[in-house]
Amino acid sequence: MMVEKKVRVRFAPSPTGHLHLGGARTALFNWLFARCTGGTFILRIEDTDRARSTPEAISAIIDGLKWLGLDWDEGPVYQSGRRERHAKAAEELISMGRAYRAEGKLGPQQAVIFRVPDEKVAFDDMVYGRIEFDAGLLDDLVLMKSDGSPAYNFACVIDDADMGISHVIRGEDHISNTPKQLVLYRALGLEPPRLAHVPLILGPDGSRLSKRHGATSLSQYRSEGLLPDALRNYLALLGWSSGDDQELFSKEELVERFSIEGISKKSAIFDPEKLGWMNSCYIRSTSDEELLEEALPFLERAGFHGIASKKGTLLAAIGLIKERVRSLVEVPGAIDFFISEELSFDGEAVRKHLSSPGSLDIIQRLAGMLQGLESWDAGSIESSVRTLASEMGVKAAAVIHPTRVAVTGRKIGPGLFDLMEVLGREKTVLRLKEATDKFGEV
RNA sequence: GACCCCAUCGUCCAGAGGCCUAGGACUUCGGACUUUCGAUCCGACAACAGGGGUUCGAAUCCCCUUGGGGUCGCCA
Repeated sequence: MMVEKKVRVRFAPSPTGHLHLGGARTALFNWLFARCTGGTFILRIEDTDRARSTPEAISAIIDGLKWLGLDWDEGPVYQSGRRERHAKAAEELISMGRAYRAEGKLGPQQAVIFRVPDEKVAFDDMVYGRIEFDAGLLDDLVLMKSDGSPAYNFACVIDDADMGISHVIRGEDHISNTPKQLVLYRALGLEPPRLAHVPLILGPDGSRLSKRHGATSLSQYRSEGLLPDALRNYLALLGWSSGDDQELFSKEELVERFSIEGISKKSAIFDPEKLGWMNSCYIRSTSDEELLEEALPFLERAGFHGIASKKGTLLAAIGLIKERVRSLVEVPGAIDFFISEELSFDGEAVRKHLSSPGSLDIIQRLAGMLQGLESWDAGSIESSVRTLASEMGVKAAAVIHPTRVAVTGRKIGPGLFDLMEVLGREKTVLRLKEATDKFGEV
């Protein structure tokens, strides 16, 4: 094998908005490539457009990367801090006769424009293969704008070269920028990095993913209750494949299995449905402790405060509901009856299971039995229920359904006996009695 | 319009000339299990854009057509 240059890659977003899915995936691929080659991953903030760059956007990028678990080894490097370097490089090109000054359109200064040579440029893209362009078709290129800031293609070339970037992994929308950058590398006598363009992420209608397709920012997915592991996994699979049928990859497995050869050339349509499924897989396989940790902000947002003292109940409750929620936002609604004092009843559930004198009689009797139960565990509770059913000559379901509604307020939820065990004898019996009173006299 | 890229089930991927009567996953629809929901397990529906080549043989290679996407900013 050839001795390759040490891998140095970078993620270079412009802080002009939120960190969107496409950017996150580009970051992920760069990070994976660095990690699987023992290379260096650098974060560079392309904030040359001072008017549109915001501190909020910068922290959104940083928070987003951290949340996804993508740590960087160098940076953040702020492009705005390298202005002198850019200006100097532009001067050099002028003195070489490769660039000229022109009347400014933005500010009082003169812009520096690169005289694009009439030549052919070609490169071997690691994803798309050989791509050729006729640079003669290109217009002259702005290097320095008349407000004194460097133009994107120029700053990008100078910075990548200065930072010793070995591989540029970026979105396919940059393919058409590549010839512009290549002629600059050539004019500066620099060797360009290896290039790998990754296919775009499209919305359901096949056009580039954008706001009108709904949630596109990382922070939105975070607040919608996605686990970072799930989103990372899903994003990795959008445009990359390990080659076999495996779909669930831990971060470590991803690093182990990742390769640029596995990146597809075809742009991929983002499917929230599958993301949701994947999230449910991760929720199920996360430990109760960790899941509670992740769900805490959602519980607080839903109005559950001061619940730290109920940790034991919460953990047990989480364990019971985690296989029936797809996202963290569903957690509060799924466990509220465990922790709130006041039960809210689903009208239809009551109508269906608690409106007959028979069912009220049943739960009243059950309350009595449960009160005297020697051991409070799911198994004992179940035998009580089944015993009561056979004594009364009814099906177990005739006891179970009214009981569930009396105890939880609704007709769906975790297994009744488990749920009652977690809820505790006191609350369970109380709720059975309360329901008898509440719905008994109408 | 010019330039560039892409093209397998509705969607994400597998398939790198014979293993393909095209495989997996999501979704949908059946069924099983079950106290409900869910989970799980079984099963079903569903694709090589079209046309020419090359070859004994093509989803895989080449060309054309069609379709889709991207870029054409002193935005990045």
